[in-house]
Amino acid sequence: MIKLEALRVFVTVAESGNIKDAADAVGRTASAVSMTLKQLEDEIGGPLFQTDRKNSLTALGNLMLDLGREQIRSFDKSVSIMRAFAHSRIGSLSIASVPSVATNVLPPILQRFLQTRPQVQVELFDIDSAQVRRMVESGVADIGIAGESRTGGAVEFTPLFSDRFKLLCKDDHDLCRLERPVKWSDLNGATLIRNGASDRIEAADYKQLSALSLITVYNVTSLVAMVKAGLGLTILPSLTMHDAHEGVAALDLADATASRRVGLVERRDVPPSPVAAAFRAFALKEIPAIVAERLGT
Amino acid sequence: MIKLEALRVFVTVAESGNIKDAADAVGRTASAVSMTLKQLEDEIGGPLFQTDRKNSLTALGNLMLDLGREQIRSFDKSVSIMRAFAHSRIGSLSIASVPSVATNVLPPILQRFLQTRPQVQVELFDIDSAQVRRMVESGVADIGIAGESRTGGAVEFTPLFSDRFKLLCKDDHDLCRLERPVKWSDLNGATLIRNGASDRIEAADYKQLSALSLITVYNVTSLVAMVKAGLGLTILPSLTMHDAHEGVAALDLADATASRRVGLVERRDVPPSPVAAAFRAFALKEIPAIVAERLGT
DNA sequence: TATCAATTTCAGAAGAATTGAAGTGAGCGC
DNA sequence: GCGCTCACTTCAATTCTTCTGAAATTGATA
Repeated sequence: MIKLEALRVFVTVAESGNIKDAADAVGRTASAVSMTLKQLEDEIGGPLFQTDRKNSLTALGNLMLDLGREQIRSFDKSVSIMRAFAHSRIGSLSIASVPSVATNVLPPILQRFLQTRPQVQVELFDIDSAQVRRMVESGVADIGIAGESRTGGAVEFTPLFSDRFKLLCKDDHDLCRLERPVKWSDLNGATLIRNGASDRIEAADYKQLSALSLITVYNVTSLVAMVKAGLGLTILPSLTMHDAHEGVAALDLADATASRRVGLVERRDVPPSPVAAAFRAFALKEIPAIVAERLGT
Repeated sequence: MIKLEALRVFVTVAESGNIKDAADAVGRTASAVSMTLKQLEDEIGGPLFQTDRKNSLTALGNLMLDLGREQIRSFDKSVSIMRAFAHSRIGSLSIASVPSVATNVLPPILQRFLQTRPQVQVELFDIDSAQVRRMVESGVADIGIAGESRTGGAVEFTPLFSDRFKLLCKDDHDLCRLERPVKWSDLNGATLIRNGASDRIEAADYKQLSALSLITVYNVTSLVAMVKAGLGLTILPSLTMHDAHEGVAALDLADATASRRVGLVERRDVPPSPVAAAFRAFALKEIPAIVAERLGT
């Protein structure tokens, strides 16, 4: 069986024109190189050099030099691609994230993640928690970032951080003058605008209030606009409102249980690609810190 | 260093879905295959299979299967090209030959030579001895077939056959009634047409006759036409006149030294390509027999 | 023709791959 | 839930391959 290593030795000899230099170049003795060449000639079935001074090739030698060079080049390139992929320097990464994280947390995270991986291709989908789970489950996204839910079936949840809900209201609202965390009871009689995130709050008092609400808005920008326009108040995770909005105030809630847990969503059965695994580790290490900083904790 | 052989084992395992079958396929034990795989994973830097049941690949495994298959395919193809070339099943062969051999001898020779080498590309140049030597010397032709000459410099001559000269005259010429080989003295007073081949005859008697000749024709067809038209007689090698011409007769010459030696012309310093070497051996073995048959010896 | 350097040859040494047996662990039927 | 089975892995011994260093050979050069 002809080995690629033998071709490598042959090409080196053909290029240096003598065995001694080639032997130095490949880190063997001249006798080892000589034997390799002899064996190669036997296996191919013809002489590669015109004389045993290795400075001129036969027609067969020329052909083998061309083909051999190409094989070596192509093999080495393949191996380097394999290694780069294994070490997550290349590959593609599809992330599905809830908007609050996509907007407030992922930009610096991705920026730093890609700094050492300039060749990695990233796709980011900005969708709600339920769809995040669906995209991960179907394999469209490699990894998801979403609120916790009863971990059903194929996807697994790993918590990243907790995010307390706050009350969002016009900054001239009566509640702004309370100077203490808002209790659910403070909201009796107020008009509440529901949204996708706040529906996750389990507190019975909140559920009662929420049941009376007539408006539900899923898009955060629209929601804030509604509040600003004086249509009512709403409850949102802190991170969602991280960027201060003109004319609206974010008030702390007294109920410490009113918080969502945000974490990574991954398929349980399918192992992540190297890039996804690297991103997972990076996210677990870096996201909590970024969130803490953003929320001013 | 990653070896192509390791990729070969990996691809086999990935394709059979388990180690035992793959081990049978590559002719190793399962433990050898397992160790090869482990080593490959270490060198690449990541796992290739999802579990230690080898029936599902990781993303890295899939990449390596694709790249590995391609590398193996390409390497094997290169090796087979090298072998085919070494065994002269492929390659190109450029032959320069004097017309008499090109016309009368080479067709059946080449036909049989190529029968077992259908992929070999052949070029045939039909030119005079001096040009044959020049083409071989310059490397344009791999091998030449020409009359002998003082073997000068870079080319070497290997005799193939001898070819006696004959006298060519109109079939109603007086000489046709001699009923014995023609002597040089029989030609006194006759009009002789010189040609490229007959100029090689060394006999002093002939040289005298030839010196008196006023016409020289190099092309055989024209030469025969001249003879047929009654312009004179000429001296040509038997093989050149092998095909009988209407209205002209080819008479034996008494002078046994009036013959040319035809042989192979090759470069002395440059080794022949495998196809050229194969043709050389074939020609040395087959051409004398064909010539003997053609000349009815 | 003698000399010198490059190459080849050879036997032993070093290193790598392979084997067979024992061990591990996941999946499956009882 | 227990133990069986099958597939894979691990380990130490063995075998096979490749390498080395010394000596012999070869070819070029003076």
